[in-house]
Amino acid sequence: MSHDRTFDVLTATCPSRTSLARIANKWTAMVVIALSGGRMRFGDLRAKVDGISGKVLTDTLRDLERDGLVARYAFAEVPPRVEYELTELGHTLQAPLRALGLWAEEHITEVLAARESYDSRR
Amino acid sequence: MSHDRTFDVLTATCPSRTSLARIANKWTAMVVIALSGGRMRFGDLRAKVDGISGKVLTDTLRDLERDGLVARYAFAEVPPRVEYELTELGHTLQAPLRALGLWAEEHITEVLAARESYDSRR
DNA sequence: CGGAATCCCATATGATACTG
DNA sequence: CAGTATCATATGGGATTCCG
Repeated sequence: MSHDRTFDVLTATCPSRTSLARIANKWTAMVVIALSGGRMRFGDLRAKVDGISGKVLTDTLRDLERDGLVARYAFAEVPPRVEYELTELGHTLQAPLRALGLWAEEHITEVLAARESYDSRR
Repeated sequence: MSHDRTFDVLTATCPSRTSLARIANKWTAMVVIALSGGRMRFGDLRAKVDGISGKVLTDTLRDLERDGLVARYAFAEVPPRVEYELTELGHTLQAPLRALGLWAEEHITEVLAARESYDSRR
């Protein structure tokens, strides 16, 4: 078979759900999408993911690093330089998350229309 | 072109980001995955998405309904019966979100190993 | 520059009780 | 049954300050 049915995200105690909780997250999605362009410095990443705070970017990158999705390269320079890039595992997540971002961009018009309709209806 | 570049989720003020924030969410993902099986009653949905509280399921379904992703069918019966199903728009989201859930299930072993490695390293 | 450490507020989520 | 209302708490996230 193509997939180990031992794991099921719909089961509360399944460890895979802890991973889903990480990746099914707006900041995670945006950071991974931004990193799709290749290795990037912290500051550039922060600029690319418009509006993200330093704290949230740091936390998000730490979590992604812990899960093996992002690699961190720190250089002993002054001023310090730190770069991040997707690992091999992280690259396998790139397509699904980019698809999600693309979906948001491609269907936002319909979504906005639906919201307006829903809100005016009550 | 295949995609309207007017929208960009990496831009803070882009409306598409509000949509991404909705769909890049663990509960949203699980509910949509559960609804991939077809129209379902509230109670069955709650049982299928193991561990979700009634309040959170209600809130999630409302938001999905507002964004035009889920249709709600209420029957004037006693006891009441309410069914939910993905709309046409919701179906276009099914594949991306299922891919995300599948990713979590397929790579959880690697993720768990990465976490253990990361945690033991410090 | 890339954080780490704080403080603090907003929101998400959960438990419980109640109702059409 | 499928909510709604309320309350309590956890978590997310932003602003600021300090440091190597």
